[in-house]
Amino acid sequence: MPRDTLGKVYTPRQVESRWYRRWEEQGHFRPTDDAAQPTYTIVIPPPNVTGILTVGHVLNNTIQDILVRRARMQGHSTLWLPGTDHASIATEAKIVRQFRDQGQNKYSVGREKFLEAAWDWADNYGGLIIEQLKRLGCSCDWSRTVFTMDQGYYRSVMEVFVRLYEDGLIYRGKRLINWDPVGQTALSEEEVIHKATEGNLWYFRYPIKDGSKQLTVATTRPETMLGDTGVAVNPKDKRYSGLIGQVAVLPLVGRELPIFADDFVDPEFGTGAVKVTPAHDPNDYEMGQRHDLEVVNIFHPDARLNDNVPQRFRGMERFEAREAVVAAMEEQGLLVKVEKYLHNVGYSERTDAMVEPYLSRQWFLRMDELARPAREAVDSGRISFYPGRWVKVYDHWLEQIHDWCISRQLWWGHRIPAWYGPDDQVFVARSEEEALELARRHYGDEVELRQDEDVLDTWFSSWLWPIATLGWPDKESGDLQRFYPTRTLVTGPDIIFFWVARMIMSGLRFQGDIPFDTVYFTGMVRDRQGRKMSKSLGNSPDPLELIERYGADALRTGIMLIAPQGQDILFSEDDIEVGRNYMNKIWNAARFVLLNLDEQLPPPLDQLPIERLDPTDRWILGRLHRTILAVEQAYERYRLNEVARATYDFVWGDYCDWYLEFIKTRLQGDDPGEKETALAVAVHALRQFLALLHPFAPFITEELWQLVKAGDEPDLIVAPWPEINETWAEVETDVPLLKEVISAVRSARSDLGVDPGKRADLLVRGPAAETAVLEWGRPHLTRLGKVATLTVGEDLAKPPNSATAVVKNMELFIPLEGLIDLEVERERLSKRIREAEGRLAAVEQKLGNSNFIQRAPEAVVAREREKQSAHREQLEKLRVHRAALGK
RNA sequence: GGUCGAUUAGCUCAGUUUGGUUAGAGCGCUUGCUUGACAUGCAAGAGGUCACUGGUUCAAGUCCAGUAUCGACCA
Repeated sequence: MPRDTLGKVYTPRQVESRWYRRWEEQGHFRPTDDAAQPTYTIVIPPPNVTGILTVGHVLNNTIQDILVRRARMQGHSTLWLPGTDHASIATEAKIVRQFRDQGQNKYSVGREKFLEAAWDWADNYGGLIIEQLKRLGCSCDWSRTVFTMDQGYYRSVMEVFVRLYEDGLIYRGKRLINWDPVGQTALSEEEVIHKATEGNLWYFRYPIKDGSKQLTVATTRPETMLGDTGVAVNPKDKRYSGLIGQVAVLPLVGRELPIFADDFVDPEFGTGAVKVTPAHDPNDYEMGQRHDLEVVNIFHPDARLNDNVPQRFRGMERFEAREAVVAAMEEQGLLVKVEKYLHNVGYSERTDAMVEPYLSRQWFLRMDELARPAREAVDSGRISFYPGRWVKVYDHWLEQIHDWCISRQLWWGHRIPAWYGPDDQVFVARSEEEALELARRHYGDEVELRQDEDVLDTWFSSWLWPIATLGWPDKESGDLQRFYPTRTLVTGPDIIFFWVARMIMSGLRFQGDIPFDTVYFTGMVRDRQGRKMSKSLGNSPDPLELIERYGADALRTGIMLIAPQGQDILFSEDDIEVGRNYMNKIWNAARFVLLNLDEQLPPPLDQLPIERLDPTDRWILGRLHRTILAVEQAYERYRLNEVARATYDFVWGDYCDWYLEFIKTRLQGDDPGEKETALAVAVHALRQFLALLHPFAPFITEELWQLVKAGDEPDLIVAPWPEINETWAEVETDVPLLKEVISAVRSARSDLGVDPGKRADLLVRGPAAETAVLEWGRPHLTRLGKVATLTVGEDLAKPPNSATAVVKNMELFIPLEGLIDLEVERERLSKRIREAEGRLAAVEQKLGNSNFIQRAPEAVVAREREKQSAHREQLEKLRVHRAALGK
């Protein structure tokens, strides 16, 4: 064992790559074949195939790795299934840009060459994020890596489409959809981001046909007036009751517009009369349906005006047309006024283009039948959300769900398996052959079919992720039987509708069971100012660079320490520094223990007679027990930051700060038995916390584990998870009292400016029951409190010119002849007295309340009484000493 | 407009589920320290009206209602 080669500072670099390779080679990332073992499965939220690792990914994937590694150590056959997503719109946009730089567009290039370029792109960049996840330490089964465009996955998507079509849930229809004029594709409702936008409210006058009157309407989109086919007012609005049934004339166009009443109209908004453009506004579309209005589409797909508008506006871009329409109206004296107006406008999630409500023939998926069981699965508790508040958001979305527009006018993706005959008859089939066969039967003859040009929404493939990655629809697939349902999904709440809800729907429908039983929603990673990480702000640190500089363990642990369940985190490099310092602390704690070890490891704790343990041993084992307990409870509740915190406090605050200091006495003593005992406990605690920490910091813990494991023990990655040992449940020692005494001495010395290198005498006066701690604790107190001679007695006299401290009923005297600054000591004691007075007053206020005595539980009252007398005695002593100093 | 979240030390945050010790941590700050693992460290210290108002209770950072500010999501 190369124990003596441990450097003073932990250097993660070689350690990380060495262990990652070893784990992978040993097959530890793959599930075991043991059918008797329970399984634990997580499917990764697939990152974009061409994406690169962000700090958000680090948080998300660290959490998954923590859950997976713990499950593996607990003896589950563990599968973390990785993969990537083809990200239709985002990837296609990149390819389009590529060709545009060469002066081409996708139509001039042609579908085949375009897709070739897309595949090249995916192949070139596809491995990148996978490699980055490896650097982070993710223990995914890479042999099962899936890409949503893989053949098998493609087949699952086709199968689902065909089945849903056959079941009547998928249909094709001409409807008003959300159109992205830049991406030139339809979008689902979820892909539209509503943003408050500064705009205007224009008031236009429309003449009534008979020439007698005029009507004023208000609009935020003047250009759409060219497509108006009606004017609506509220039926209860008395101002307009006379006009209902009359006809207005659309300026600039001349079209006749029926004036009708509809409850939708808000009399308070604008003038209470609204222009109705069924082809370009969802609400107007609804009204148009109700009142049988004409639908006039005025836009080309790129949002330039088409031939349904007067000559002079044709070909204008929509914002240009807006100005032109307003100018024309003003010219005709029909512009009444313009008001500033803040309203919500929809933008494309991907291209940020203003979304155009657009009448278009698309494919839709009916949602109500899918939504009902999905909602039930969560409401009934079969699937739990952490934090639970997301259940409400989920329910609310499912309650008012609309049909899902699943077709996209893109090429990169799963091409819709629909073929059209010469008469536009649709044949939906799993393959072209199958479609031809259907057509043959339909027409009774061979015909040419053309396949639908469009692809499916990326989410229409992602929603199958848990089943398709495991081999669905192949029911015989071993993976599907063994690993479905998966256990925990870790993802961001921003895709709760896009992805989480839909996976629940598809799992229930196609596999007949929930896809996972727990969903852990992470918070969002923001910068120190609370802003979202974004490329344009440049506030998004590169995780790979952080790993280079601090190590993956430091990055993982640092981020987990500051990531409370489901809360956004404000990330800064300082947090990673904390992680690095922590790793270095662990390294040095182990280094210290190892430097004191002989060739042989000390005997395991259970082979050590319990009588040999001294109070500090029992104390640290009790603390360890409570730490394991706290860790278990925190995992139960998915409070991973509490897990991180509990182990951190134990390692640094108990083990390093106190226990290792305590055992130095025995390690440097000359009793080999004592030394062996101390080392046995130290190694035991070290091994246990290395195991507890492994899911958070896999590399350093494995590296150190190798130095403290017996030859026949497995690597830490598959070593047994620490178990609670009830032996240490009820450990009561007076170590906390000893710590208090040591701290009191240090504090007094420090306050009085005693040279830290100088040893000073200490006299302790107090009841034997309390000073008993100093019998066994004497060497520790002497060592850690820098005591020259320790004298203990019940009736010691206080030496003149000594500093005083009070711990419980013990009075500590540090004689400082000549060195003591009386003024400082007076101030010190006065301060202690003020503190004690404050505490006593608080207790006495409670005890002075007769209601408290009567109504509070007896135990609480008794505790307050004890506190009262303790505080009184302490205060008494402090006052005596303070008085003795005069003034 | 609706729903949800946040508001605790200079900064970033735990703690609130289940009310009861002197409200904690890290960073930063002050003082001292080349202490036989670690200066990526050690010791000591300063620093808090737990946003505000009211209520419930013997007792509220914690439960309830409202207000304010910030944020997210949905319309």
